[in-house]
Amino acid sequence: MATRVVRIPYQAAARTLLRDTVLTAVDDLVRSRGWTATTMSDVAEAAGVSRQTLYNEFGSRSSLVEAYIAREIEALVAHVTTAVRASPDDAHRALRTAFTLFLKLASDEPVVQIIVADAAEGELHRLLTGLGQALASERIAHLIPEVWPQVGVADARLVADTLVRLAISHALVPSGDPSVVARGVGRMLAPFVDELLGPKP
Amino acid sequence: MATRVVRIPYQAAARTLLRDTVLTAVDDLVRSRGWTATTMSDVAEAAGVSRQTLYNEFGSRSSLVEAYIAREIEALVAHVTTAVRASPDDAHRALRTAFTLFLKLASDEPVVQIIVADAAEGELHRLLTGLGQALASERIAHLIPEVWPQVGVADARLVADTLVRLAISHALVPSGDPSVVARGVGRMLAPFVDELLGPKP
DNA sequence: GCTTTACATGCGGGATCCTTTTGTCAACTA
DNA sequence: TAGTTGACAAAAGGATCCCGCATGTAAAGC
Repeated sequence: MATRVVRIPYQAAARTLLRDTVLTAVDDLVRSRGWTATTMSDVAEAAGVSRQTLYNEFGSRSSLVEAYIAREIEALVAHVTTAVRASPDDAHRALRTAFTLFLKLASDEPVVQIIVADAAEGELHRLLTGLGQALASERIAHLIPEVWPQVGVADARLVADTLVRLAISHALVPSGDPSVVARGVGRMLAPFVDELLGPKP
Repeated sequence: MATRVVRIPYQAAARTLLRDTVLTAVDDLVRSRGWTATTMSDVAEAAGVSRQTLYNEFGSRSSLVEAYIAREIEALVAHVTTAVRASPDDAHRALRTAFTLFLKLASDEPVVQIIVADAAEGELHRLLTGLGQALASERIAHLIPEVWPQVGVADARLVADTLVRLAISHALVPSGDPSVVARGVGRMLAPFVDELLGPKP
């Protein structure tokens, strides 16, 4: 058979498929009943796999939720990334739309919603302001010099960290319309962004 | 006697003294054993008043802790205020030192420390990111146009809100040396601040 | 105006018990 | 080999009860 050549990529694909199916199942369950009320058996059944497979793949319940949050953040940042790449010529616009999108998506995220609604879910809270913040910040810090190469790594880190902190802050403690907030943040950072982009033309 | 003239200001002064003594006692107790482990009897004893006086003055336990947090925030903002007023000519410096001071004081605040150490104190957490944030933001929004009258109210609100959100974010989830963080925030906002202050001279 | 005493109410901490869930292992199967 | 099944010890999570202490209020006293 041709198993020899196909084997390795197939395995990788199967593994990705498995993880994806499971994490989607987790998403469904978390959105409907929250994380604390979701058991490993629930996830296994919803994903159509055995409970043992979950443990083989993710190791533990807490590792599973970490993987879930990581995927959600990645997806969220992916949306932002495309929005930013869409207008590399207009940095102000990119900043504004990206931040708006971030706030909008974040407010729709079950992770955020659950934390806001039931502040008692301390575990998720820690993970969001810890793992989530670190992840998102790192991704955006990589994105910025990619779209605008003239921006230094340190400056990119600074901006990314600040944007993510502000986004999470507004997600947890809203203050009016997201687009208004984004416009404000955009206005504040616009002059600095200009300085970074245009090295005195 | 001269009681007629003195009476009213004395009463006000006595009331202020009472509140101040009690809130200082609360501070001691919160620093040593945390809020949940502090009873009204403890506060009364530490302040040298009767338990009933506490209820006459503050109404309830939760109102007492709100008053405490309000006073702490006020004190913190007062320090920042003097720092800002000290250098109205150099806005960049004012911004940097004020933010540094804010972070430093915040990290020393028992309120913040307790929340960071024991994330389970959900009540204080809500109060800090709710009442505390609103209070501090409002004070700073008033301070800015006072020192730099050319800054509009809306812009002052925007900057104040953002600074407070960043400060609380860094207090809860630190990222290295406060002075470095302040320098970064200062650099980011510097161009915007310049635009606000100097209407194209 | 503050203190003291007294008191009803209620919240929170322990102890106990039982249920469920977690995490692991070995045997089974396509 | 990768996944399923069934079984299992250990641990986590409620539910319940009890008790004590803290809260909040009201009276009387200085």
